[in-house]
Amino acid sequence: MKRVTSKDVARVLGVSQSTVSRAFSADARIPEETRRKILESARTLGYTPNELARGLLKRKSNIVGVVMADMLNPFYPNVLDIMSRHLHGSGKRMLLFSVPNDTDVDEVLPFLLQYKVEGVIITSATLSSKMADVFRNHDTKVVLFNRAVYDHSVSSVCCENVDSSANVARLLVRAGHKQFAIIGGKPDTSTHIERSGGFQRELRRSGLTLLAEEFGGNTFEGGFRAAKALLGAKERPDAIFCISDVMAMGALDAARCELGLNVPGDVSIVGFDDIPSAAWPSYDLTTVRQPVEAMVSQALSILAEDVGYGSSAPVAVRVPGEIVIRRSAKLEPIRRKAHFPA
Amino acid sequence: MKRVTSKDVARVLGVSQSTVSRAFSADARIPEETRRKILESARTLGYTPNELARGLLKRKSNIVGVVMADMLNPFYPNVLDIMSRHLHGSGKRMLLFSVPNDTDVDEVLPFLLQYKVEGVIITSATLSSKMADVFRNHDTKVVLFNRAVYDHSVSSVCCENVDSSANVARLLVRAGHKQFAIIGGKPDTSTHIERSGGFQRELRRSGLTLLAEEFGGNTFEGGFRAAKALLGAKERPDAIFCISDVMAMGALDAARCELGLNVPGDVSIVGFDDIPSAAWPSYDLTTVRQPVEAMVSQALSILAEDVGYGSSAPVAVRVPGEIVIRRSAKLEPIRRKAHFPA
DNA sequence: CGAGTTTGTGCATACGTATGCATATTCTGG
DNA sequence: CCAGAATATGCATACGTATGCACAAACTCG
Repeated sequence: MKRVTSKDVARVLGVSQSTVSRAFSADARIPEETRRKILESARTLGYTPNELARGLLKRKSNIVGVVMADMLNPFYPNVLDIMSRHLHGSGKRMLLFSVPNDTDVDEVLPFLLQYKVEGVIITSATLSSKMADVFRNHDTKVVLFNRAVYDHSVSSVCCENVDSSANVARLLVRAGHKQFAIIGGKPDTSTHIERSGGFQRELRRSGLTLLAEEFGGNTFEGGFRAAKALLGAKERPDAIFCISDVMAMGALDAARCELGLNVPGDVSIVGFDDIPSAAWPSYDLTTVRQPVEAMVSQALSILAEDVGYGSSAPVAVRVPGEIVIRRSAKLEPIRRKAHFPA
Repeated sequence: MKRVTSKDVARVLGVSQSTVSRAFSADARIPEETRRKILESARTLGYTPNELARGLLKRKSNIVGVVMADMLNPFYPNVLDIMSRHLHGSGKRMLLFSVPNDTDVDEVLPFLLQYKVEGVIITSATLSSKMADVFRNHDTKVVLFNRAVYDHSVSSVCCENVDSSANVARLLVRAGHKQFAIIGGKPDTSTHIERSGGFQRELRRSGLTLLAEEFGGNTFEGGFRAAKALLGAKERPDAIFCISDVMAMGALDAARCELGLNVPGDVSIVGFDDIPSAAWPSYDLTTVRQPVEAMVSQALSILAEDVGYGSSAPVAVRVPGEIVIRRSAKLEPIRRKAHFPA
């Protein structure tokens, strides 16, 4: 079958191609009546504007590139879903790249430039400053999601990691815990540094100190192993703060199923993210909820240049997190109960 | 900054734009030496071919559209990840749409045509036969993933739902279960019909019959509620087959945490999918593993026209599933407890 | 009723690339 | 050394759309 173009529609109605084109652009001066006829005729002919041609001419596809470096972390499906909806709602499409956790994101970024994307969102990863320059030269905005860099080379949207984590520590301390451990993700990531740092800062304020820190790479198995190591040691922590929920759930299972401990009786476990399974009765995980909707909105605003007032200077947005108290941690003073189903 | 095009590269090297273009196409007759120089110069200038222009000319972007109707089901992140890798491996890009579970997929499909996608993969949803025609007219292939239609209007790739489910039933029957229940997804979906049907077929073969069927919409909460209803009834099932793992996990938590039952002591629970969390110690779910890698390969083969031998007739591919035995179901013949001699 | 304004439409061109055709160059073998 | 083949490259054009410009028609108002 032959494809149908704006010229075909034009010929059928005896108008020019320009007129057809204008009927599809909202802000063109064209009488409603004509537009109606054109749109109707277009529909019966099965015509839809070719986005490739449009993009070529305007030098912008209305595509936003999304690079996910940790799709298997249960935190991200929700993020992706919300991003997809938001984008679609504002007439944009999403070009998605899922890359292995330890890949160099730089390698896939050039592909995005080839499609003249309007912007790029990178989750759980960073890009080299060289690549940041490349994007700046193509004036294509980049936003890091749930990750930050401190040299102001790119924008980022994150949860208030430091304060949220400090709050977790405060609650744990107040409840009388004495021996604190952290299960981190990956050592050199902003997420880890901030959450671990915030937690420890608060410990120091209370004159306490960290017993041990393990790394679980943000996987269930990693959290499981880390907890097993921590809880099997001579000096056992009575509170473990996990930098992400998947690890917290692994830790919980290690404590209960592997070591026969009682949670939170023997050890309190707190996570970060509030992924859906954190609310499942078997886990009932106390955690810090990341405000995904708000974070996505912010990220898209940055791309849309609503933020920063035209200055293309990178911004670092922080959205406050919220502690969700369930039953994986002993938190005496505010023994509020939010269990499943609500 | 001004964008750099093939003409710019051409000018720098004193060759024509055509030559530059040919350097980027693998099958063009051009001496290696020239190509090398051009590619090098392109790299220093920061030139990459504009895919929009290329697509416009060839009438094909090398983009594959993916529509996910149930992203929040933990089965899909893995699918998406694997798809993304496979596509990227064969030089294709992915345009992703995540739509609400009950949306009409038809509405987003036209957007894909606008980008002249090479093909479309739809997961957990169907398209109207009218829309199937539209795609056929644009000769753009569509493949349903984990869903099928029976009128041969579109290709599909699924697990061997019927046989796998029958096998589950056989194992449960052999182990001595008597009272069977099913927690289904959504009534009119192929996935539900086939899995529920296969299970019941095997029951009938053994002269048994289904006690009850509930629907959980493939969510944890749905499975939770369904199991609560089933297990709270006068006649309680001793085996529940859940059409998907998320629901099985909900059912498990309902049985244990809500009703205080022992799994598999009081009731055996079997799922379908083998999502990552099925292996978590707290659940340890016996389930049917869907061979995602193989399914994705098949789907992409269909799009690439490797399957079907040039005939563009839709094909229905079925990939065998594999039962993964864990501990949420009693699958050894039940040793009846010997009564004390009278 | 006419000068000026508004409104509607067409013409022509540009976006950046791929490719058929023509031409120039090198190579082959007799 | 030459005819013909093979190789390398340039020219010109097409892909489908958006838009500046020009122009025609309709309208405004004094």
